[in-house]
Parts: sequence; structure tokens; C-alpha cells
Amino acid sequence: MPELPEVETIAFILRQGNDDQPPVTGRQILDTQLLWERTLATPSPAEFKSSIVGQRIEDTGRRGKYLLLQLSADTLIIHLRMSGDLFVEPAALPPAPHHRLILNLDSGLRLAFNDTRKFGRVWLTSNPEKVLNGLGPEPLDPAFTAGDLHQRLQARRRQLKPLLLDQSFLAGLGNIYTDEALNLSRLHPLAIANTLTEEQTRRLWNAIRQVLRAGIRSNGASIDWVYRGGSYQHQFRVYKRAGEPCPECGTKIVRIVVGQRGTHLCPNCQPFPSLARGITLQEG
DNA sequence: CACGAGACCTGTTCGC
DNA sequence: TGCGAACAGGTCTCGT
Repeated sequence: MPELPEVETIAFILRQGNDDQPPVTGRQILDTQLLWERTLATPSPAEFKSSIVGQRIEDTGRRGKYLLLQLSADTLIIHLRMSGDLFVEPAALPPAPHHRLILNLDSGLRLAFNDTRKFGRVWLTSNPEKVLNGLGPEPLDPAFTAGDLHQRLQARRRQLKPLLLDQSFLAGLGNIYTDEALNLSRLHPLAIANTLTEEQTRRLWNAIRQVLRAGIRSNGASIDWVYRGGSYQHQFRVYKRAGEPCPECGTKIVRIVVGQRGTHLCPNCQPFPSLARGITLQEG
């Protein structure tokens, strides 16, 4: 479910609290319940419990789509994948359906990892770099420039959409924000990375950062029954809008499949780059 | 290096 | 109404 803006929002709420739940920072972990074993990537369930009990949650953060809980000694890393979510709730409640891991905290609270589809994973480690080291740059990092993006694109011959979804190329984009960024920058999802001009690259760089920042400002996007609190779905330009008019030109938005992912675009604003592909083939 | 298919899972929505 | 197919915000692995 969650992409960079949703994970950023969750990290913020865990740190600051909101109307629905108090912050978890400062709370000590008293006990754990692992309800679905495969949720725990590492270490073993026994080692997890003995290591984490007694540690305090010092801070929360994010890297790509990974949620980071800095504990007294270790880092708890959580990836929500498609359907994961976190709840801070009274420790006395019976576990809700789909709760996979519960951390009982002091003050009568617990932090519950709820994950309908069971794709989510949790790591407890003293060396978070080991889990995170394959990730590409953070798109909102001030050090990540349009020039950096251009250089990375020129080194690749893949289609734009699957490349932008590749977390080792750039960390944090998922299906929603990729479609939105491609539409905003007027680039076709099947355009080949190393054919982009500097001007097109700059548009893409701007668009990626713009949609991610807008997503964060809206506390992320909520779709169907998954996730809560976000409102960015009301600003979607193309995602899940097949058949509806493009906000720029009114042309009907089209849904295609790219790399087995539903992909939404305006065929007028994002024309298929047949010319660029032809040149590449002749040169290659 | 790049691509596609299949796996991992459960729940909702779509089409007939 | 009922029922199977398609689809869902992600990633990993394997074969070509």
C-alpha cells in the first residue's frame, strides 16, 4: 500500500501522535506477540523477543518505503508492502483480525503491525545499513539534483515506469506516484531512459518531487479499505482514472499494463515515443 | 543488463 | 443472485 508519502506520514504520526493515537517515542517495550511467523524477517522469534524487550523507542524515521524505529540499542525496520499498517492502541484489546506483530508498551499501550495480505516484513538489527544498502537516492534529498537523475537515466536502457519503480534506481516511488509523476512531466511510461533530453529529465525530476511533496502535504493517499487519514486520492491526475478526462486536455485517460502493473496515462499529453525509440534502434 | 512470469497472500470488485 | 475472474499501494526469484 504505502509509498514514500504514506510511510513518511506514518513515521511522523508515530513520533508526534495525532487526534487518534498518542506518540510511541519514549515508550518502553515490555513484551511482544508474533502472530504470523513469516512477518519477522530477522532474527529468529526467540532472539527477537529477548533482544527487543526492555528497549525504548527513541525516534522514528523513513528510508525509501522502509519505516525505521530507532530503539535504545537496535533499529526496528518495517516494510508495509501492499497492505501493512501500524496502530497505537490500548494493550488490553483483543488482537484485531490481521494483526501480525504486537509490541506491548508501557502506559498500557501497544504498537500493532496489521497486514491483511501478509507481505509485510520486520527486521530487528544493530546494523540497519545491511537491510537498506541496496536503495537508490532519496528523491526529496536536497543533494539529489536533476543532474544526478540525468546521469542515472543515461546509464540505463529500461522503460521509464519499471525503472522508476526499481528501488535501487530511486527509493520511494510506487505505482501511484510514478504514474502521477510521468503524467505531470508529460512522459510516456514506455519511454526509454537513456533517450530523455536534459529538458525532459528536468521535468521528470520536478514532477517526482512535486507529487511526493503534495502527497506528504495530504498525509498520503487512502484507497478502498486500506490505509486511513490521507486525502491525496482526491488530487489524482491519472491513477485509477481510466475513462475520465485528463486534467490538462480533457482526453480520456487510458489504462495499460506495464511490467504487470496497471499504468494510467493521457495518450495526448504523454505520446508514445516512437521517434526516440527509432533513433535508438538505428544507433544501436 | 533487461524482461516476463510466477510466487507470496487476502479481500473486494467486475463481468457474465 | 451467484460465481469465477480480475485486480489491488510491493518485492523477490528464476528462466530466457
